[in-house]
Formats: sequence, C-alpha cells, structure tokens
Amino acid sequence: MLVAVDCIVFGFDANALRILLVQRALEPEKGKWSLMGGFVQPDEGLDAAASRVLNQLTGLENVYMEQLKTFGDPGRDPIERTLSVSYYALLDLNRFTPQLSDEYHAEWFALKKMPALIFDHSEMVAQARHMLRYKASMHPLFFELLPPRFTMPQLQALFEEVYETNFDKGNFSRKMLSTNLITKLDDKDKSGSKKGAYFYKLNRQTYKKNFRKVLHFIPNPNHLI
Amino acid sequence: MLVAVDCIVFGFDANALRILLVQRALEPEKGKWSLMGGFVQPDEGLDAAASRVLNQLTGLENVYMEQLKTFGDPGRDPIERTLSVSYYALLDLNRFTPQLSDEYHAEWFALKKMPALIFDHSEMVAQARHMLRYKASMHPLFFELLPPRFTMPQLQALFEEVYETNFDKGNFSRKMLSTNLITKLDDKDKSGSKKGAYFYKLNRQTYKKNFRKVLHFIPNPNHLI
DNA sequence: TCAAAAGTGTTTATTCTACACCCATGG
DNA sequence: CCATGGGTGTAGAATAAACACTTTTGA
Repeated sequence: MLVAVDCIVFGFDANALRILLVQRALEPEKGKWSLMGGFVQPDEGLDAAASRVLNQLTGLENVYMEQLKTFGDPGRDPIERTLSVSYYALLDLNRFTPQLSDEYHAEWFALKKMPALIFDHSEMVAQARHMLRYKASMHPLFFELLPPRFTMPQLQALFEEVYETNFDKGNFSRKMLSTNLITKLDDKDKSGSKKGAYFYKLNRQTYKKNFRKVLHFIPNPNHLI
Repeated sequence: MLVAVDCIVFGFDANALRILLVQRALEPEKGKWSLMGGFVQPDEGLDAAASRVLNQLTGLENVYMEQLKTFGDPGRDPIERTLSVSYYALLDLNRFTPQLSDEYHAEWFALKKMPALIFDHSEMVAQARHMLRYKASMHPLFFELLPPRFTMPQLQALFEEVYETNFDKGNFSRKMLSTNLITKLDDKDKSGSKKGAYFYKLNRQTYKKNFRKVLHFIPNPNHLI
C-alpha cells in the first residue's frame, strides 16, 4: 500500500485565515489545486516526512505541525490504493510569503474563497479547521499564526475569524491578559488606527506552564461541535 | 508498506477504568500482551478494518470508536515496516465480559495494573488515555462506558477515575443535571448502599444538541495537558 | 439506633457580560 | 475639533466552591 503525507498549512494576515495550496505537478489531476503532499520514504518516520514536505515547499524548519488524521478509503485515489496521513501546520504568514511565490508554485487562499481540491483534500481541510477550533479552545496555539509582536485587536480578529463570532473587546482583552500568556510592550502599532494599539509579545515561560489556560475562552462553545 | 489497525478498548466497572488486551498469537512477540489488531484488507476502509477487528474479538457491532493517531516509526515493528492506524473504543464492560473470556483469549486489565505491551502499544494506550480526557472535557462520551441505566455516584466515580481527581458530590450532581444530558428515573439501585441511589438515563435528544455542554466540568483543567 | 452513603441547601467568592465611558490623534 | 478605533470601569447576573445539613435504611 502506498503511504503519503498531506499538509494543511494555515496562515493569518489580519483580514482572513488563509491556507496554502499548490498546483499539482503530476497526473492524475495535473494542474488542479491540492494540498502539499508527498510519499513517505522507506526509512522515514511520518512526522519527518511531513516536515520534509513542508520544508520543500516553504524552505522553513521548526514550523508548528501536528498529525491530524489518516485517510484511507479504498477509492480515495483513483489510480492506486494510497493512504494519506494528514498534518496541519500553523505559521506566521508574513515571514514566508515572498520566498513562496518565487521558488514554488504555491499560493495562499482565504479559507472562504478556497477552490475545489483534488481527491478528498477538501475533507481534510474541513477536518483541520475543526481541529484548529478544537485544540485552540484548550491550547494557545494562535501565537503560531501571529508575528512575534502583535496587537490586541489583531489577536481578537484572529479569534473572531477562527470561531466565526464576535467578542467584546474589553472582555476579550481582560480575559486574555488574565492568562498571563502575553506581555504588553512599550510601543504601539500606528498602522491600523490614529490612536495606535500597543504591541504584545508571547510570554514563553507561562506559555509552557499555562498551556491549558485558554479554556473558557469561547463564549458559546457550540461553535466547536 | 504494511498497514494495520490497533484498537484501544476502554471499559469501566465501578471500580476502575479497564482496557482490553489479548495474548498475541503469532511471532514476533508471541504470547505477550498486546492491543487487538489486524491488517487492513485490500478493499477495506480504515474505519471498517477497525470495526471488523473489534467485532472479531468481542462479537459486537455499533461500538463507539474513533481514530486516534497513526504510528509509523521505521523501527516500530522489528520485522517489517508496518504502519499502525490506532483507534480507541469505549464500551459498557458489563455487557461483554462473559462471551469474551470464552471465545477469545482476551482479558480486561485495570489501567493502573496494565502489563508491558509489545512494540509501541504502551505509547498508544497513553495517547488514548490522554485523548479520552481531552475529548471527554468537551463531549459527553462517558455514557458509552456506562450501562443504559446508571447512578450519579457511578457517573461521578467514572469522572474521578478518568481525571484522577475528586469532585464534591453536590456540585457534581447539580452541574451534571444542568446540562440536561440525563434524566432521573423512578427506581433506585440498592446494591451500593442502604439508602439506594436513583437511576438516570441518557437523554438522547439533548445529547445530540448539547454535545459540548460538558465543558467547564473539570475543576483543574491542568489534568488535560 | 447508629453508621454509611445519598441527596439537598445555603453562603460566599469569583467570574462573565454588557455596556457606558474615556483616550489619543490624523485628518 | 471631531470621527475613529483603542482602551478602561463598573454594576448586575450567573456560576463555582465549600461545606453543613437532612434523608434513608440495613445491620
């Protein structure tokens, strides 16, 4: 049985959650949009395969990545029975955009405007989205999607995108601060408004310790169903 | 590459969380305790393979089952490169105990007294346990582990086992009732105490709707890390 | 009648929520 | 000087936690 890995790569750019897609280079379905994938090598672990595949696309290492689910319906690949172990990755979109479009034929798509994908890749994306909500309600993974310095409105916008809801800014900010996960910095980002919004950074110590503090963050947990 | 499924089967018997293990019938590691597993057939989906394997062991169908994770380290099986797609299952232990020991060489072990397992099966169990806590903090899966009629002290004991903590019975009962997931019945279970404890049953309608109501149930969420 | 387990009540502290208000500044 | 987005304050509701109390009944 053939075994492949496929990566669902999420990014965020202040307006929308985005996903990284590539145009498939080989038959079948050549030219269509697809997740980034590749076959697992004979002496390669699954995590290693996923990292390698992502590295080949973005040139990056140490990207947050986690196994999502394995897809193995007999008919999912029309040519040959292929198992796909899917992984999702979160990264700060800003850092990589330029080198991406130059070296590889990859593109960021807003999740809401995603094209049709080959095989069962759309299903993979749907599950990854679900998992993102799920995990993020328990673990502060959002910082993987933001630049090292970010503002409260930015962070709130990300939450609102992911949970497709709106938060009261006052309550959001207080709750977030109460986790001790982030630290306020001295300077402001003036690009978004006249007053300017303070920058914050992730507090890596408490990040490790309070890895579960984000719980109780989502007002109506039915979003997660 | 060979592809197998392995099932982590949980049960609960009022005293302890238990796990179902079998004595391996073939080399390598013949005679040692292992998870229930088998190879995926050429035209068989992964979920179907897991159900079949569990059915062969317990004779049961419609058991709650979910894919956990795929294990694929190159060296995990010493003989040949084998991928294992692991599944965890939850079932009401009481219903199946007798037929199990007769037809198959399987045994329930208390999680705390589990023997050493072959390959990476212990790691699978650890991850399944973690997942059980994780998911159960969001979804009311516990009813899969209980008989159709159960008492509040039973339910509380199950929670205390899974989260390795203790709850105040008053608060526990109120919180549980407030989810509307369960309905009080008229008769009592007198086996556990002189006074007797009322039976409850799962409310299947609200179970579907309020599938996320269990959240906020665990007092110290650090258990889930 | 008493011990043991089930179940109820109540007080207090804490956290949520909604919403009004103040602040800073570029145009 | 005012519109706009950022940030703070606060009253009232809702929830959680702790623990004392009542009920039931077999031994």
